[in-house]
Amino acid sequence: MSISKKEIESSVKDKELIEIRRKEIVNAAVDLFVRKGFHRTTIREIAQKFGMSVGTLYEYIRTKEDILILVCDYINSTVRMRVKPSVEITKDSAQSLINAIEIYYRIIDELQDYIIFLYQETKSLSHENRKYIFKSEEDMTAIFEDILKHGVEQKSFKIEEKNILLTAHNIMVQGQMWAFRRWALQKNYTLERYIETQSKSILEQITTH
Amino acid sequence: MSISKKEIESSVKDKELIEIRRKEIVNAAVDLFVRKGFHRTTIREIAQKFGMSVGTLYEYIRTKEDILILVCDYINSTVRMRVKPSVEITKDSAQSLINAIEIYYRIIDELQDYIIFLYQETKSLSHENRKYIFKSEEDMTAIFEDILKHGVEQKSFKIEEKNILLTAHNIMVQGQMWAFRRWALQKNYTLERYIETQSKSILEQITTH
Amino acid sequence: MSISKKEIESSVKDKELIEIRRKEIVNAAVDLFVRKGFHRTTIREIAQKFGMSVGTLYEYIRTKEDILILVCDYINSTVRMRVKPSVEITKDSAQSLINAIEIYYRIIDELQDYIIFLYQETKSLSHENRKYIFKSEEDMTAIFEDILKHGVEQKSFKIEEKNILLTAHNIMVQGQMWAFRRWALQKNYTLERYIETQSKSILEQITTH
Amino acid sequence: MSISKKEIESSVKDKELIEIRRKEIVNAAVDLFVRKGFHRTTIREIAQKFGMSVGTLYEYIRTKEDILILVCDYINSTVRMRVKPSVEITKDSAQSLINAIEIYYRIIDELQDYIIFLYQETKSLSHENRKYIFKSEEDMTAIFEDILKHGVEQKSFKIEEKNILLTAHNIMVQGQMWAFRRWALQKNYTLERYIETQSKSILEQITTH
DNA sequence: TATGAATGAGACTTCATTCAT
DNA sequence: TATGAATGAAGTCTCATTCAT
Repeated sequence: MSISKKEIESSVKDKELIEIRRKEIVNAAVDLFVRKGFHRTTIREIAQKFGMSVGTLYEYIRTKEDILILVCDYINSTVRMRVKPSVEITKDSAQSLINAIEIYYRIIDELQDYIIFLYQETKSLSHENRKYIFKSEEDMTAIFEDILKHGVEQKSFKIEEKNILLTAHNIMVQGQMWAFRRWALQKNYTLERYIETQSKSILEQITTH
Repeated sequence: MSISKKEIESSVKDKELIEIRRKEIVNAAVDLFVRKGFHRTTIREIAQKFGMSVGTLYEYIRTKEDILILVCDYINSTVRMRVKPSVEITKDSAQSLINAIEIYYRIIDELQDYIIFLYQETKSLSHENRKYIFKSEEDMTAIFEDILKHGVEQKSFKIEEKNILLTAHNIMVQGQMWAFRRWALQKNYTLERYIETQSKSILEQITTH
Repeated sequence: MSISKKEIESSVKDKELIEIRRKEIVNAAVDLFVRKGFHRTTIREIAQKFGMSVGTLYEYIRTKEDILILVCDYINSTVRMRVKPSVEITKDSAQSLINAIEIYYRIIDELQDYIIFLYQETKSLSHENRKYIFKSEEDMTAIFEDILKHGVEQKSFKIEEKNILLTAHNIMVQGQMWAFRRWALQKNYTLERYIETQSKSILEQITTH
Repeated sequence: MSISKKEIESSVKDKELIEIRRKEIVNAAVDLFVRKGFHRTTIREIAQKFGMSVGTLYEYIRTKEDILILVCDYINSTVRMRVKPSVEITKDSAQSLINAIEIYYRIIDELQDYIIFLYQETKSLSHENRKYIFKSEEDMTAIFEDILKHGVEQKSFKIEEKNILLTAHNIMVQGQMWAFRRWALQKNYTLERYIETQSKSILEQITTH
């Protein structure tokens, strides 16, 4: 996985080294950011954590925000990279969807701190970089859109063309809320039950009766 | 509406004046916070905006976080105070729910910047204050729970007892996502269509066929 | 006892009221000053403690330093007022001195926090006011000088004229150190033993053999 | 002389540089503190005086109190380092003591502003750090205790075992009062006369007749 | 490339004093 | 005379970024 498609300037020439160092930076930063938030994490802490000097850190990024981009990008990629290969579009559209939902929701459960982080710190990005993150989220949404479209074509699902996108968003947000509403949900439901219930109700809406 | 049920210390004795000044503070802060975020907004800017000195500001709060509490509380109260009186539980449960959803979603649309702000800055609160905000969100959720419960009692809705809470959360989050996913949703749907579609699909799941 | 011979301006006309209020101020301030130090005590705390408004407080003083003067003066007066009436110059000079030492040292023990305060906060006074406090200390010293002089005249003591003053200072400082070196002395000696030992050694030096 | 045995954190790694910079800090601070007092001296002034930025200053200390510790420690060390090598315990105990007193009192005269400073600002230290300073003063006291003990062993002095400590404290305080009572003493005595008189009277008390 | 000391603007907060009521 | 809200200068400390080595 290439961590950053987004161009971030670096004064170092060796592209490979940049890649290596940036991975180290992200590894160090992601924990700190998730634990303490972006603003409360200092550059010094990040440098210390991955065992390099502040000066060196600044050879590979330009500003603190660059690290945030790297980290957001990393989280997004991680989610996408773990969902995508597991998702299959089979003939049994309902089953495909149920599987995809389960995979996605389980990953959210696993990475819930990261998901919450994304919800909260995206705003610290500049307008341009925020758009970049949204694009990434749209890519993720497209996975569900594809399954839905396929199901509609197959007449397994009955969704108005125009509403497919909305349904895909609903599916994703109902997954993400497992993380950002955990204070209410996780004390009332187990993950398994949550997945089952949400899956069922989503299918209910879109299945032809 | 009383802005703050939460006790925040003040060195001013006149309770009424505190109420007045805090409203001014909130008014000044909410815009700045929403526009620039909590961390990037300075105390001086807030004081300047509401036309008083920094010293005066600090007569009515103890720390910057107090202002954040005031603002979060204000947003929550505003939403709740505007939804609650309009919501009726009538015999026609389905219609009650549709009405409540419309009211809630329209307010979210109106206050979308504030909703997003809540999603993003709650984390800047201390643990204790965060819990307080969650409590407030649970109060809001209870409004939908009540409608659902009533519908279930009336046999209009068919929801397992255990799932009523989850359904209420789904309804709320599907409203809130109109704000925090506006980058995707608002360019593809009008508010009216959004409300209609979401209402319909929610009802679909819970209505006995 | 008139608390303050030093002129401190007041916007209040009623001299008697000034006297009363200033006593209240001193009462409130002395504890706070002694406990927290002059700088760390705020005007607000003082006003609160004696149950009046900051505004009223400022009717009776001009600056915070004025309160410090009042307090220093009060402590000095208290010590002097309690020593003076008990001190007698009798024919038995040695006994007179021993008595005076005991009285003085016992008061120091009783007011040790105040004595330490004087040592530490005198420096916060302006030059002029500091001189005023020194004057007060000289008055106190004079009490011992008188006893010594009398003893010399009576041939009970043998001290060079020029050294009488120095001896008086020694006596006083050896008393005060009971307070400001308490961290060392009070864990090794009882007050009684301290008084006895110091008295004896002082007498030893000045008694004709 | 190593300035600080007490551990004070620093974000700088180079131990030697820390030592150098802290000496600079102490040099800059000591004058300001002595002249204006601890509270009235600002961090900015100190930084300015030793020609560095506030930020740099804070690389070498954690709080303003740290500077006070450094300064108190420095003064104490300076006195001790200058007294100790000059003090000898010879067979002639009386002469040893007279010499030690002279050395100590002369240093007090030289560093009188510093001595007064110690008397006044120790209170601004936290409890723990205050204890550290007291310890330092006890070390100094021990020098005189040793001389006295030796003299007692040699039968030159006649002091009850229990009173040796007290005598040592008396000697020290009678030296220090040359500084903190200078407003009275230094206009009536020369340093030479002061030393001579005090020495003589101390010896008088402890010499066997 | 790597280091880490240096920078200094700027943040939050306090508090002696004033002044309108 | 009494009140207490208002003021704003000033204080300590932080931290992203730079730059000489």
